[in-house]
Amino acid sequence: MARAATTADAFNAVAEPRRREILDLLAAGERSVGDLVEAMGVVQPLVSKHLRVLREVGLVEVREDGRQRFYRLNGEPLRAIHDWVSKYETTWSKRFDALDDVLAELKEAETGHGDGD
Amino acid sequence: MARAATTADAFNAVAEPRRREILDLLAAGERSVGDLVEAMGVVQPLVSKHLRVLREVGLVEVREDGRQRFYRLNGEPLRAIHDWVSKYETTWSKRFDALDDVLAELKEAETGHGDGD
DNA sequence: ACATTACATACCCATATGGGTATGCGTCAA
DNA sequence: TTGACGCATACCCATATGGGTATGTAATGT
Repeated sequence: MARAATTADAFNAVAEPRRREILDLLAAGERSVGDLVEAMGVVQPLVSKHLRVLREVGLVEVREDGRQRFYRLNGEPLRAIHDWVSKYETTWSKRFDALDDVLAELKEAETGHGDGD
Repeated sequence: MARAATTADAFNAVAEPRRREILDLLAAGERSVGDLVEAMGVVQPLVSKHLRVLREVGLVEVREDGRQRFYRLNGEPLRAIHDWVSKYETTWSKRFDALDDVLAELKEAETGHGDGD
């Protein structure tokens, strides 16, 4: 074992800048591979490979039309990321100081460091 | 070139399940490395390495106390992920059908496919 | 000073990638 | 049918890991 197949979930799919770029491009609507290639300025096989990863995690869907393939976004898999990250929203938003305090207390209780004053 | 240094941003740091696990554990409050090792059931060097990655992207901070090091969460870097993913919230939430429609129109305009009915 | 504890690093390995080139395959045009 | 086009795959490479073991280092204990 080495990397435990990173190309298995949305977290990994999105970890790649190029892949995020593709999703950003598809956000405006479906595009053909060639269109993406042109927009991204990289060789076609590269785009195809990234698209494959995105396809495997369900982030994009294909529509065949003649010899072209139009990819379109399906953000659903991003939901898991959103949900996970949202849990931490409190840590960067000062508005949640109160909650942060609660978490701190939970930690005290768990580690048993509670120096009951 | 091969992978363009994945360990450079929060997206990649969080792509690793173990690293997410660590952050989840730290969510309740700071913990020593040994504590994390025990909680995760993996060898210490592994945890240290993951902690290093998290440190390099600023997701955790250290506090030294004697020969122990207490790591604590700093979710701020997750904000970038949250912001990026949030853009796609419309794609999995039916509540935003209207906005979705707007995006579709924008795409029409951009690709020039607008077949005026 | 010596042993032990708590971590971080140095290495070693196997493997998963990202990037690129060559190639295969299906589709549309002559 | 032959040829160009559009895209996916097969390969080849270099490298970045994740996992594990051995080892170095600082701090506490005896």
